[in-house]
Amino acid sequence: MERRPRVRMIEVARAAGVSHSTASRALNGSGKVSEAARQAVERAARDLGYVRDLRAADLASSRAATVGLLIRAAERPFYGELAARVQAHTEQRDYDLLTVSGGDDLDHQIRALETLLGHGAGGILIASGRAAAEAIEYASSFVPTVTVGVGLVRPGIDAVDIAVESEQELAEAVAEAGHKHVAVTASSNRLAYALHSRTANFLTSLVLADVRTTIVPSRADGDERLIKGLRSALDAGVTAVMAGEDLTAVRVIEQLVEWGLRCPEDVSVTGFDGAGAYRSPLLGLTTVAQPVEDMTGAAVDLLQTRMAGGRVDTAGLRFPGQLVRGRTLGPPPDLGGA
Amino acid sequence: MERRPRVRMIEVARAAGVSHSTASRALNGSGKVSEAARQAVERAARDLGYVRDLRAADLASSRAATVGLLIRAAERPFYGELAARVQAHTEQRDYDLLTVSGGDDLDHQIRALETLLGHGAGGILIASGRAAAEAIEYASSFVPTVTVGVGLVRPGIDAVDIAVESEQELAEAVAEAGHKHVAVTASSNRLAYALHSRTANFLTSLVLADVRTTIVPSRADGDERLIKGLRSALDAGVTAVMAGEDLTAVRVIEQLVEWGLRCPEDVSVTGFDGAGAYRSPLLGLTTVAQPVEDMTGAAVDLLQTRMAGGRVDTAGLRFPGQLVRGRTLGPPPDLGGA
DNA sequence: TTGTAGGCGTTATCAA
DNA sequence: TTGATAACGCCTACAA
Repeated sequence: MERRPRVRMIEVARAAGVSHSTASRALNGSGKVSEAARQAVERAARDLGYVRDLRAADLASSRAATVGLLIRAAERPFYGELAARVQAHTEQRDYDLLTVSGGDDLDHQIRALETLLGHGAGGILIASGRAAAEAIEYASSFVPTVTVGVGLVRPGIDAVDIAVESEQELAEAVAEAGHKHVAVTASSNRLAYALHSRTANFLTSLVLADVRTTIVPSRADGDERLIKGLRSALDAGVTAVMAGEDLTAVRVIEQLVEWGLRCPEDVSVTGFDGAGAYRSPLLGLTTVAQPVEDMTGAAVDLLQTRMAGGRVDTAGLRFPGQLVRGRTLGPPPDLGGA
Repeated sequence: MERRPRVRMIEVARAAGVSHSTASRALNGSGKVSEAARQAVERAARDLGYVRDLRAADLASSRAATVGLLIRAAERPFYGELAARVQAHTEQRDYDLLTVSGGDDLDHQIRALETLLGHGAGGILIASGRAAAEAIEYASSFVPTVTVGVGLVRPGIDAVDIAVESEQELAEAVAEAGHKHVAVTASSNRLAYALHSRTANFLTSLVLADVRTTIVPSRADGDERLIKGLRSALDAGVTAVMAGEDLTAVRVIEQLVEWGLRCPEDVSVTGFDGAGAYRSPLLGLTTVAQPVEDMTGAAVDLLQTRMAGGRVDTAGLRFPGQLVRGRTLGPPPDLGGA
């Protein structure tokens, strides 16, 4: 494959018979350029297959036309959907988007942020249920930063999340189904703020509804503790499990099947996020679909305002999600005979 | 939030009492620097919170440390998984990764590629079942380009795909289940090469197995034609539907349910891709899991070699996928009584 | 409206 | 080993 040489603006200018400053002005539509010059430049650019070097352009103009997005794990439907929506919103506002998916630990996150910053991100979006507070503050110390679905509200840092009411609604639905003893999964990762606050909200709502609760540890990898905890929860009489994420819910159900238990006849299970296949009626998972579109739209809006130096007074925006009533939540098995 | 001013290398140099050239050498480990100077610079950099401006660095060194990834739709599990794996592989090789998810049409794709190129991508990975040949050639005319799962083999352009055998295997499984008349979905989008070749492979295998075939149109959006086609296929006596993607398979099953038909008792359905939730035993979809890890690893390897100017002799690499035997493929209903 | 000149933050060359 | 000095490709006063 023969590659065409990267043509520079000066070559376009020469071909058009103007100076490179005129070419620059013609190409980015700024300043006054005669119609003749503009057309000549545009034609030359097209003919030569010119592609502007955005690094040099940003550098020279010390402008910030790029937004950086840090997501937790691109392979997870929730984050994938989020990235796709953010992409759409930034594109619509003529920002370039650089996406990196950072790890679960602070080191990886800092390095990912450095990549973003190094490539000239003028604003950063952090969408990771496991973003470290230090990472968020690090980013924020350089450029405007908005968190999405992180569940961690820090003073001075914009945050967009799902409304607490949506988490409560799910817990109430479980209570209303008649369950009297419910297990809630809790991540042991100290960075999982989103999960922690979710767990806390579930627990609060359940307790208020006079439901007994049990905690089951969940971990991103290594199911051992989850399975063990699940087993003892069931032995303790739990009739429903509220998982913090759809992924965990599905793992729980699979484990139940393995034990010969049916869902929801024997045990009810709920998830959270409701992205992609997880909200398919075919799977029938009872979950809450996060308002990804609303959240990302607001986040990009907010970021744009901040990047433009505007002031906004928002301690934290919250949007309601949508309860998806699947088939995995039902009444508890009738134990009257016992 | 007060932002710290972006400190430049020259400031680090001053703080360390050396020239910026020395600071540069110390910071990127190139050239000879005295131990004393190196430590002073490193300390100054840390103290000042220095973050190197990669735009300027790349510009000055005219080096290509960045790989661009164009994926079709970040929200789709298959592409999400792909992006995540590519990220891991590039990171491991010390490349930065810029990801953009391009649209379904040529215009969007070209613009996305320009963004990548503009930010200094020295090599491009195209992972989109709908990448236009023009887009691929466009990218390839500038920098080394490797396609992943595009299903379009062009001379001179490296391609990594799933092995045809894996597609055949699925079709054979359908035939072996006893189906004598099978519908295959076919995208009407002229850019959907991957789907086209998949459809073709399905059809070929089915015909070789002496199975009658029918085509059902499928489209990314607007289910009308899919539903109508499905209806007439069923009326024509089809007992199994082979969809080109899991997403389509799920839609087909949902539609069957709506018509009061059971899967697989009345109609069998198979998918393709097997990413994330789609290969969960809970869903039970019969599909083929693409060898995403193998494909992305090979693609990044290949790209790295090309970027380094190396020569490789590969008309197209292919890796076998894994047949996932779910519950949506069964024997055809016994029509003996009719 | 146009061109000249200087600068954006790095790296690279070449004397010292 | 170090430090001037010149690129890298572009934008942008400023002057013409």
